[in-house]
Amino acid sequence: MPENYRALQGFKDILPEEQPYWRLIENTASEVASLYGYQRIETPLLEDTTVFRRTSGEGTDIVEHEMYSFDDRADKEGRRQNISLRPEGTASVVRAYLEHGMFKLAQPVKLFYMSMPMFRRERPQAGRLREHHQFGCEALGESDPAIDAEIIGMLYQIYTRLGLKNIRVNINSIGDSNCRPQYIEKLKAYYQPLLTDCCDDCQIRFHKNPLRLLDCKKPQDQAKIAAAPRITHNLCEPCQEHFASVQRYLKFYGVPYDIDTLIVRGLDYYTRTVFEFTSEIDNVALNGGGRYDGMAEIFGGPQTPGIGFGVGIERVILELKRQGIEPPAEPKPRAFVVYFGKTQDMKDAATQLTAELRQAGIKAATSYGERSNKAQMKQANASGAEFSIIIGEDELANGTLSIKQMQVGQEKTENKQVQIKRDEIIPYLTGHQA
RNA sequence: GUGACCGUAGCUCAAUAGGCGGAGCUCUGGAUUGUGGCUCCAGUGGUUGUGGGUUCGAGCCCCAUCGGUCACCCCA
Repeated sequence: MPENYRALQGFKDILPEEQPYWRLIENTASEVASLYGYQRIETPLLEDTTVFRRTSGEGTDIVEHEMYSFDDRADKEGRRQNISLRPEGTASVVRAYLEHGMFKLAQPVKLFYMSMPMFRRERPQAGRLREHHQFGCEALGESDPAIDAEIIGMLYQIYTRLGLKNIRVNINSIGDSNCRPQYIEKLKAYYQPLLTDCCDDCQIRFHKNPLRLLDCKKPQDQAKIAAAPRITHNLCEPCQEHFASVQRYLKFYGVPYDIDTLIVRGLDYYTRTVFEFTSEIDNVALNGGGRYDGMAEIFGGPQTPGIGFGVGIERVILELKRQGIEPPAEPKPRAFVVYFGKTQDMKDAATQLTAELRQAGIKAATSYGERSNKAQMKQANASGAEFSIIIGEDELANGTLSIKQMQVGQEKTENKQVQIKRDEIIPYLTGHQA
């Protein structure tokens, strides 16, 4: 294969053998989302770059060097719009909410999106691709902490239904525009005298994104982090109450959670509640989410609280595989039609029968071309079909079909083969259905 | 963006010390011209990622490049 005709680095084909995992996740998540009253929405892959830049934040890695952005072709006046492949889903959904005036509907408006591709130009590694897919939910127009708990509870229920064990739920509150700036000042004041002793990255973080100081994994900085002032101890009164209420409501959903005051999310738009679900095996986040009460105003819309999350589907699949969870397989055909003869009549009879079965809603397969009888039986076997239906000279002559049961051990052929009238085939097959 | 390891058939992998590129699986055909699975036989399938270099001779050594995997960073 010439190397220029390969999928791009970090982009993956999703092959048939992977599809059962996707189906399982898509079905499970959609059902649970519907259970909680979320309605599906789909937004375009491309947006004006500012949709993402303004919301995620200028200083974040995602907008700074991970977005696929480019100038569109010039319009009549010669202007070029800079557009981007979406790196995350929330901003687009909020944009759609405002664009379609959904703030005039009964609030909250609960939306979910399924398997929407996301693009970030990072170096690929385990569980990280340049194109990945997310399932996500957004609840807009409601600031009640009960909905924070609801959304976390829903997520937990999805993982439970998928059969995943040992999922760790970490929550935190990062305050709002009222109390967070004060906390950041406090954090900087704490770090100022320690700075010379910090790792190189932390030196940069101190100026660029002080909250990230808490995220450092270098051993030399762990003691500093442990003694650093905590955001949860520096929340303003309303934020404190909100966080306490989230925790109270969370109990009703039976979610075993931990408060992790070190959670700092990678997007600037979060306020108050933030959360991450991770597997216990390693530290990879399966999803991330939180509240974003200021986003609608960034777009020039009415003040609209919101909360949501995005689940990395590829990461959940990795976790399903690690935990040995097998998704339901694609159903096998009920019948495989073979023709023991090379005449056109024979081929016609086989084709007609196959078409009839399918139109009757019976999953049927058949052979193509000129294959030996044995080869066709081999195909029938490999297809996993429950029955093979044999059309040969005799059957054609006396209007019958030979039906052979395939998946019944190594008995002799005579014991598992019967001949029936041609027009009894559909009742025969449906009668055998479980 | 930084670093480490790895590229041989569709897949999983061999190939002594640098000396004629192989096996298993898959696929196709056959072992009684109307019957699968188990077994046996045969066949298809390769520019050894690509381009240079060293050598009488390179899958193997050297350089470059592309790709993959993993880690860091960051994130889902």
